[in-house]
Amino acid sequence: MSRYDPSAFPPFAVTVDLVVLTVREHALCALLVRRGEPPFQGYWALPGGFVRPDEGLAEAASRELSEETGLRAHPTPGQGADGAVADGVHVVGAQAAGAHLEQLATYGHPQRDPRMRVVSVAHLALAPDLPTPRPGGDASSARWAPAGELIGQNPADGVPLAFDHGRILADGVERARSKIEYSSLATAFCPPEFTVGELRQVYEAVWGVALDPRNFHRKVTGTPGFLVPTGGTTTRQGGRPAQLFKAGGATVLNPPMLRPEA
Amino acid sequence: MSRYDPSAFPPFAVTVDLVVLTVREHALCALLVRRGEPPFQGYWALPGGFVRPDEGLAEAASRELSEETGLRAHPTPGQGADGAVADGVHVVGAQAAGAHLEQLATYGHPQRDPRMRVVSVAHLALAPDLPTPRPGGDASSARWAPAGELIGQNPADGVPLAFDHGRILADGVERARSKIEYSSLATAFCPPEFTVGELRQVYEAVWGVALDPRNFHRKVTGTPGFLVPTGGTTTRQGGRPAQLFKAGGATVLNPPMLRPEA
DNA sequence: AGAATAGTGTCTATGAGACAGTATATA
DNA sequence: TATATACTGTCTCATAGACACTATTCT
Repeated sequence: MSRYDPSAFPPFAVTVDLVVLTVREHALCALLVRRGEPPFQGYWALPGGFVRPDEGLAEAASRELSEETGLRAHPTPGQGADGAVADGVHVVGAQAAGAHLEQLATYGHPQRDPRMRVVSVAHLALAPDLPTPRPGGDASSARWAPAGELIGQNPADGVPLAFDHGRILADGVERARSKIEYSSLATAFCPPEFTVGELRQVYEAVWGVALDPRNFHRKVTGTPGFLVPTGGTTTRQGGRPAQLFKAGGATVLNPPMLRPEA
Repeated sequence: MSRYDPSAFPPFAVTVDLVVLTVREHALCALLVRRGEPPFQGYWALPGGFVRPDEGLAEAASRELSEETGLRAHPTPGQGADGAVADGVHVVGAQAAGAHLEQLATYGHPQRDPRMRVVSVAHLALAPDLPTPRPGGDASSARWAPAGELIGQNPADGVPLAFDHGRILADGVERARSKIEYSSLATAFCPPEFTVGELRQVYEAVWGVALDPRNFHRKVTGTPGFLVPTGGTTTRQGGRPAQLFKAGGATVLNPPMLRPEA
């Protein structure tokens, strides 16, 4: 059988879906949009859309992220799976806050969309706390939803997400939880300058655990390349003034920040 | 803009490509097939093919693996991204040897195939040493190639692979190298029963390093759930008879097997 | 003063790695 | 006997986690 028979290949629609995560009020939250048309009309879904004929996958994800959150994207001219195994793309917004974008996984069950064969290349975006969703200016059609309520064990917590987006979201959250252990990605949830306490609150929100502030401080400042002091201090957390840091050059943490056992 | 407009979605071809890895003669090897037609005629490429209209992605990958290696696949009726974040599929062959199959990443650069827009969902398969490639019975059109020669730093090592398959292979090898650190996947390279020394040779081949046999033995037998003794012994390695083990139930290793530093 | 957060020091348990030494097979 | 591999014991160093203690702000 010929590997590519241009006259008879089965046609697919290809989309990108986005798991956009942020930390708001000590909770890990995901961006959801409300569907205005069938199927799953009125259900909450992940933002996403078609890949255009002349754009790459990461480019499409970056464009969708920009359309949904206002983050100006820094598109990648690279190959196909940008950030799938190597690291991801860095996205810059108006607030000069960094966001991280990487490919998550691809979902292609034949019946995942009731109308046609759709293969969705899901991407994971980690962003600092954004002002408020502004998807097309319609405030009621987008929201930040606490991730814990959406991927909880009991499905009685509320209406499930459209399509297989609940599964995609759960995969994205697990990827984020696991990846901040051995990479410096937790800083993608922080503003450009942040304190050790603020970074600790990110870890606590993403993992849903309480960490010892003193051991966390010693560990995070002792990992080479993770944090670089900016020289400034702040008292926005109350108490004694805290040093301000920015993300260092290291992408992989050595030693890693290990998640506490179950 | 409507999220799905059935009348006007850009059509894509969707394929699966396979990074099939095994350990042969103390080296990590990848399965390659020779292309018989343009483009890249005569070049070596990863095995793969179209996703059929009514099969899922993991199902297609499993079918291709079976067609190329003779491993009887155990298809997964699950969702889309089987094994992308959660763990992968187990494939059973005639030798009753286990193989592992998981989604790797998706490659969709607009010009990655010169003829049309093709999105390829790459999968990673880890298999024990197989008799010999039998792709369609044509022995000269398939081979096991040492991975080190294909992803070496100097591209003068030989002719590159077709399409972006060199990049896909490099991503797959790096995934395998990283994943055997914190999972029990290294046993997928072994026959059903194996010795600690054989498992150590797998780690050494995949990582390309030498490990201390004594520390390795203590560590691997001390990690709960990794290995289960079968009671038998063997002298096929020479020297004192070694205990035979099979893979235990654990999928995640605690503590992990850490790769030596650079 | 009291409370809150920042940051340091110290102790203990655990694991990684180096390596001596014993056990049991084959040539 | 020589040699190869299997396996155990022990030592040292690094890191994780518990927690006492000091520092500096605000109310």
